[in-house]
Amino acid sequence: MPELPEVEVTRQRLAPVLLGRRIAAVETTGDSYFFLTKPRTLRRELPGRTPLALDRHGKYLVVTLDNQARLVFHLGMTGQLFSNGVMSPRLLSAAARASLAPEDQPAFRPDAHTHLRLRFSDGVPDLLFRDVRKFGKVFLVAVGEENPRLAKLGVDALRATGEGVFPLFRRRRTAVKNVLLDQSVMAGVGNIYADEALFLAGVRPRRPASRITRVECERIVEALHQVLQRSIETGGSSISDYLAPDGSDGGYQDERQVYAREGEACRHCKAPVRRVVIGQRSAHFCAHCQH
DNA sequence: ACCGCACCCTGAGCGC
DNA sequence: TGCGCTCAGGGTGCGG
Repeated sequence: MPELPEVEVTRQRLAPVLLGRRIAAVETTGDSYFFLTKPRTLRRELPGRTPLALDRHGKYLVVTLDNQARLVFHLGMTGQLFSNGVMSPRLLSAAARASLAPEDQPAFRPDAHTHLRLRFSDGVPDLLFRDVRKFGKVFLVAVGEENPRLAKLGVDALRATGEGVFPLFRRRRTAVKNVLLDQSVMAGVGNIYADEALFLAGVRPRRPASRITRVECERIVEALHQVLQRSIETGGSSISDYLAPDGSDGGYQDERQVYAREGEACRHCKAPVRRVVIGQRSAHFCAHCQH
């Protein structure tokens, strides 16, 4: 599932194949609720435009075009944004891909889940957006327009400070895990990194946010920075559907301390990692190392 | 203002 | 082999 690190890795690897290239043609699948801007509008508005900047806020990717309009993507649970220079997501296993030299990897062929394709006036590669479960979002924001989804995002998790979020913790009685997942408090944290950061900070996920001390809050934010940065460095987590734009797997899943390790030994104390449900989502923690 | 829950979707994994 | 069930969860929107 793409969280901040996976979106950031996507941003970094996509920038060279997107920026400064004039869009020549746009292909889409049919109208669907995840197209917050109708696909026919995208097909009408995008050709002729040149992407000038690719920014990330939380889990959103924002493409600023030469007319200052913005094309925005959210990857949801299974969204993939990639170029088709090489073979890509799901069409070959990771092992099968690894055994092929890059020049032998066939070009990606858009399938029924490939909802958007941008062709550029200078030729290949194209930019493709694929999303099996359609929890992603694609929309266009006109010049000078405010988008409510972007407007209500809190500070990007990498820029958050303990001092900044502590007051927000104080007034929330729900589990601290739920507050970490609240994108209006901090943007970019998802289930994996929330669990990992709470483990590193030694705080149990069910603790009411209002009872987290200032020192603990600072430890949690510090831990978040650490796990998010480390994950970006290793190319993100490839736990379920995420693959980088070039089809490669990330490496962070090998460094997980608790996420999806129920029953396995805690790497610090050997006690079994526990799994509970908080806010209808699984939470993983070590009862011995976290208090 | 805050909180918990139903819902959108599809594929994987499981038991029978 | 195949069917039907459950689970995964980011984000929105609703009712309490």
